[in-house]
Amino acid sequence: MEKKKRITIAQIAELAGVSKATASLVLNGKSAEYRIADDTRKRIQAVADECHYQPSFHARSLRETRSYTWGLVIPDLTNFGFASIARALEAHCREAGIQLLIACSEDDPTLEQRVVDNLISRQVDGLIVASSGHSDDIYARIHDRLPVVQLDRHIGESRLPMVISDACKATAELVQDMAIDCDEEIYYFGGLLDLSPSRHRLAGYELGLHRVGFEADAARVRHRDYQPRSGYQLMAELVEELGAPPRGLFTASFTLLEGVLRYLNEAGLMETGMRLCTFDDHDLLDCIPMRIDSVAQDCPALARAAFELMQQLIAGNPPAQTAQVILPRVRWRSRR
Amino acid sequence: MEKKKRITIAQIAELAGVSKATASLVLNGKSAEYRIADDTRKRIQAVADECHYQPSFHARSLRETRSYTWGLVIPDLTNFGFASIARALEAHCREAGIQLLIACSEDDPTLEQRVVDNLISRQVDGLIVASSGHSDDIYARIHDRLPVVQLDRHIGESRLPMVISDACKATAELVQDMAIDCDEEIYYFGGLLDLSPSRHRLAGYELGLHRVGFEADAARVRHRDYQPRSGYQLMAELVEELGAPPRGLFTASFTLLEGVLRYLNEAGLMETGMRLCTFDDHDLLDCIPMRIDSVAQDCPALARAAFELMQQLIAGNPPAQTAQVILPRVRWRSRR
DNA sequence: CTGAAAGCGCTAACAA
DNA sequence: TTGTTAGCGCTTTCAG
Repeated sequence: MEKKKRITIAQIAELAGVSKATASLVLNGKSAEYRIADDTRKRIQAVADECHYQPSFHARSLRETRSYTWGLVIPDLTNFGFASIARALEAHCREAGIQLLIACSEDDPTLEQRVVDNLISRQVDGLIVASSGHSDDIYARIHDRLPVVQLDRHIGESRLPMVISDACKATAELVQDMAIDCDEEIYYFGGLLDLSPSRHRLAGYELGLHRVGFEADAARVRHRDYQPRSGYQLMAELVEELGAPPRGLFTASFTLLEGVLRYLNEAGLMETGMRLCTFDDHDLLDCIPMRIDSVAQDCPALARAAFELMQQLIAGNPPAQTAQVILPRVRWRSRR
Repeated sequence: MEKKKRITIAQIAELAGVSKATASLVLNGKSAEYRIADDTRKRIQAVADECHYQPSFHARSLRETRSYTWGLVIPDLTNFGFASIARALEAHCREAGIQLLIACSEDDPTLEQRVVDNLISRQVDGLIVASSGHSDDIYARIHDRLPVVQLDRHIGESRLPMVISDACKATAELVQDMAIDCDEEIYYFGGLLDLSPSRHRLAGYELGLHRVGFEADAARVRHRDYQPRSGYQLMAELVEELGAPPRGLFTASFTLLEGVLRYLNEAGLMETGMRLCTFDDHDLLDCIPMRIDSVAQDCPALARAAFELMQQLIAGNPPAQTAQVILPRVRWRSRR
């Protein structure tokens, strides 16, 4: 299989009868600035078009300090929320002539470290990360080499710039509403408490109960991980324990909800009048008989905020505030 | 914001007291081949680790002809199937030290052209494409510069290498089974017939009916696009027309099914005993009371096949067969 | 076994 | 107004 070779700026220059430098200036739109003669400019342009000249990004990136490439690290592309964010971010980057490198960490800090190293050796201009790690050491260290934006999740007391959803507020609103039907019998299934969103969601649950005069009962709050399997098991155990589904249940993620639904479906318990609410939204919730209210993160807004924040950082402007908080929206289905 | 500079191989060499060449050899695992002294090797390795040395891909790519970067063009990252494929492909690439550039075409041929151009100017070593275009002109032209693999969808009579699902066979199997309950009253909702998967799925529908002695009735076959909205509309129109849901319906994509379900749900028609089957699978189908059989594409296998095919092509080996066909699996839920 | 040197394609001083 | 030149960081002959 014979592959054609790439056309270089030297060839263009040769064909146009000028030097590489002149060709470079013209092809980078600096002809005005350097007062290149009009017909030289046109000649070079014509030759370049003719040959379908495409500059080598690698050569350019090597020479300049920028690579016009950003890295995005997310746990999982098949997670609808992260996929939505990735899609929106990719579109912004495309518009701006930036290439987004999407890498998955599979929620594994070791793998995350590896993909981050890889992205750095690819000389990304910036890194947007939804981290699964417990420490921001690596990012703090990286941050003085290149800008890092924490997305959706942030680590501990990290002072790195971040874009997150205000999970607490919307969750509280929803839980507060649940209490009307369920009194204080509202269970909470959560994922790894190490992750910041988990803490905010739980805080929202507690706040919601508090607002209507109840206190969260530790026996009703159950954490495992965010796998659907965990939702299934938690629900199975709970039903076993109570002899029936509880009056109310809030799941802290869509994946957990998925497991809960699978259990209810298999056990024939879909119609017991339990009030089921969840963090994270999916259009499919409109397609099932159970009326599940959800907290819908504003993925396009998260993506846009992260994009703009990163642009600022790369331009060398310190961010106005280190944390940017995006408001999610409650999607009411129980009231329709 | 002060950014530290990158560590180069020259600095490593200097610190280890050797030349760049020796350092390069060692760091690329060629110390055995070039019989580098054992303690020199260790010394270099130690220094490199100490400094967290990371080679510059741009420099390397410029020097070699390869960039260790592949492009993947898909219509939409939030489509579960494509996301699954992208995830699996990304994992393979990561293992192999290859960076995958994921770009979305949003099912728009013009945009597709643009993202492809972009990927080429990034000097990808190969291009894996689920094209929305009607013509393979651009890819045929590209293919003599770099390998192109068509994924999931192929264009017309294109002779480019491809990896696709055998949609026809599994669809026929499912439709054949539907006929037991529904006789010939099986409707078909499809998307754009321009796309090759649409044709194969329709062919499967026809084949399935044919096998049990029925012929497809054009009045029962309805095409629009793959948006959920279209599924909703088609279903609304059909129910209007028949005064009730049909005995059987096959939707050619998950998105169409989504629209159908939304309609049924809103209209309170989820429990009419209609037999509903679909192409494409989603775990959520296990979580709803309706028992929907589905054709599940084998995304990991598609990804693996595309990966291996591309590796072959890049290595310069012509593929054994231009088309690789992956068998999907029927997931029976009606029989549980 | 190791070092010196060339050059991948490009940009940006500095000369002319 | 344009050309010359010096690298960016790396790999890879080719000499020693």
